[in-house]
Amino acid sequence: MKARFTALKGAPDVLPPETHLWSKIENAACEVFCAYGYDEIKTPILEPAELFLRSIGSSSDIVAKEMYSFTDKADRSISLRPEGTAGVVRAYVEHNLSLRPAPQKFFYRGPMFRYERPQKGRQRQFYQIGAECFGTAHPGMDAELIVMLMAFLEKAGLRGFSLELNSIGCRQCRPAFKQRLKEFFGPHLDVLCPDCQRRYEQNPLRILDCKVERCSAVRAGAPLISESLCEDCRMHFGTLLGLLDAMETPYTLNPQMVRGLDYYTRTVFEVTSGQLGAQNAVAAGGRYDLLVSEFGGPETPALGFAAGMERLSDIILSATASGQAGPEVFIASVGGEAAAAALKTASALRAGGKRVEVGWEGSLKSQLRRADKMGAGHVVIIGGDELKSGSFKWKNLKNGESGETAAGEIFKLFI
RNA sequence: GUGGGCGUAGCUCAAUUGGCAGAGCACUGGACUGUGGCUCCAGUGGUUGUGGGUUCAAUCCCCAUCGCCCACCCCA
Repeated sequence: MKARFTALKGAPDVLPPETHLWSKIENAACEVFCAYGYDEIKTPILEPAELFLRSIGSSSDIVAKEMYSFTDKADRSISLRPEGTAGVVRAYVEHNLSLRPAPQKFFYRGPMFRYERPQKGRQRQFYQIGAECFGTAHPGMDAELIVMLMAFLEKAGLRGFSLELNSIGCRQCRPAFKQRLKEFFGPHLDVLCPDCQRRYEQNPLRILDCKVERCSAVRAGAPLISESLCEDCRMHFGTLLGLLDAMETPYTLNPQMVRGLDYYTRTVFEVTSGQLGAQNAVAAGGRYDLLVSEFGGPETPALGFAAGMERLSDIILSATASGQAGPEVFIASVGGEAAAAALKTASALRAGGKRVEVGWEGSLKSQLRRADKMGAGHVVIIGGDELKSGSFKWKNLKNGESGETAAGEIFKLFI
C-alpha cells in the first residue's frame, strides 16, 4: 500500500491520543481565562494582507517572506493569518468594542500560518491559544495577564518553565534609545554578522538578541534599554515588577529581549522551556498601546500574549503519558439476528453517557479478543441463545466476574 | 532561503567485500462450533522514498529528485 496523498510539508496531522492532550490544554485555558474575565472571540483565518503589514511591520521576516498570500477572484490581496493579535484588534475597532465597558478581554485559539522551514517546535500551520485585553494602561493589568498565563501553564500540566521580562519603552523614549544603539554599534559595524548589519538599518534593537558569537561579544558594553526609559515607562515597569514580587511570581529580567513584532511597547515577556530545542519559547506577549489607534480606533492601551499548542503538547507529552480510555461496555453480537438488539442496547447505554462499542462481526472469540485489546471494561454477549431466552450474558473483563441479566435490565448494570 | 543528518513491512530495526529482502512487535485467523488475557501455529503486509547510472548482479556504489529530522534565519 502506498499513500496517494500526503500532508503538506509543515502541516502535520494531530492524531489520538495526542488530541486528548490538546483538549486538556485547551480546557485548562478556557477555565483559567474565564476566571479572569476573558471571553472567546473567533476571527477569520483570512484577512487582508495589508492588516499584517501595518501591525507586525513590513520589516519583520513574517511579513517580508513568510506570509501565505494570494490574490482572490476580485483581485484583493489576501493572507492567511500569521498570528492572532492583528485580527482581534481589527475586530475590536470594526465593531466599536471600545464603547463597551473597559476593559474588554478576549481569548482565541486556532491555526496560524507561516511559510518557514519546519524544525523542532516549528510548523507552517501551527496552533496558538492567546489572550488580548483592551482599555487599561495600568501595570496591574500587565501583572494580571502574566499571572493568568502562569496559572494556565500550571493547570495544563507544564513544568520547568521560566518567565523573562523586559520593557522596550514607548514612543517617547524608544527613538532615543535606538539612536544610542546606532551610535554604539556604528564603529563596530564591520565586525557584526551580515544579518546584524541589515538590522542596524532596519531595527537596531534586534542586534541585542543575535546569537552569533562575535555579535554578542561586541554588544557587551552596549547601552541598556532600562537606562533609557522615560519616567512613565520606568514607573510602569517598576510597578509591574513590584506586583509580580507580591504575587511571588518568579521572573528574570532580560534587558536584551526584543520581540519580533513591531507593535510592542513597554512590557514584553517570554516563557521558555529548556526541553524544546532551539525554538524554546512556549508563550510570549506584551503591551501594544499604539496598535488600536493605528487601526483607526480611539487611543486604547492594550496587551496580550500567545502560546504555541504544538510546543506545549510536545513538552507536556514528554512529561506525562496520556492514556486513552477504551469503551466501558463492548457488545458482542453473534449472528445476523443479534444486530438490532445490540444496537438497541448500545443506544440505551450511550444515552446514559457510557462509551460503548458494538462488535458487529466475527466469532465470539475474536470479538472478545478485540474487546480486551481495546481495554473494554465489560462485555455484553447477544447471540441466538440470548435472543431466545430474552436475557443477556455479560462479563467484567477486569475481574472475570460474569452473569446473566434480563434484556430490559441490562443497562442498569452499568449506570 | 542556507547548511548537516537520515529514508528497508503499520512501528522499532537487521541483511557479511555488491550475491534469493528478514526478525521482533502490531494486525487477522486457527488450536479451543459461543467466552478475552497466557502459550503455540499460520496468514496478511515491500516496486528497499522516487527516477536515472555503474555492474553478470544494487537495500549497499554514483548522480538527481522528493520526503522527514536537526540547526541557521525567524519566532509561538
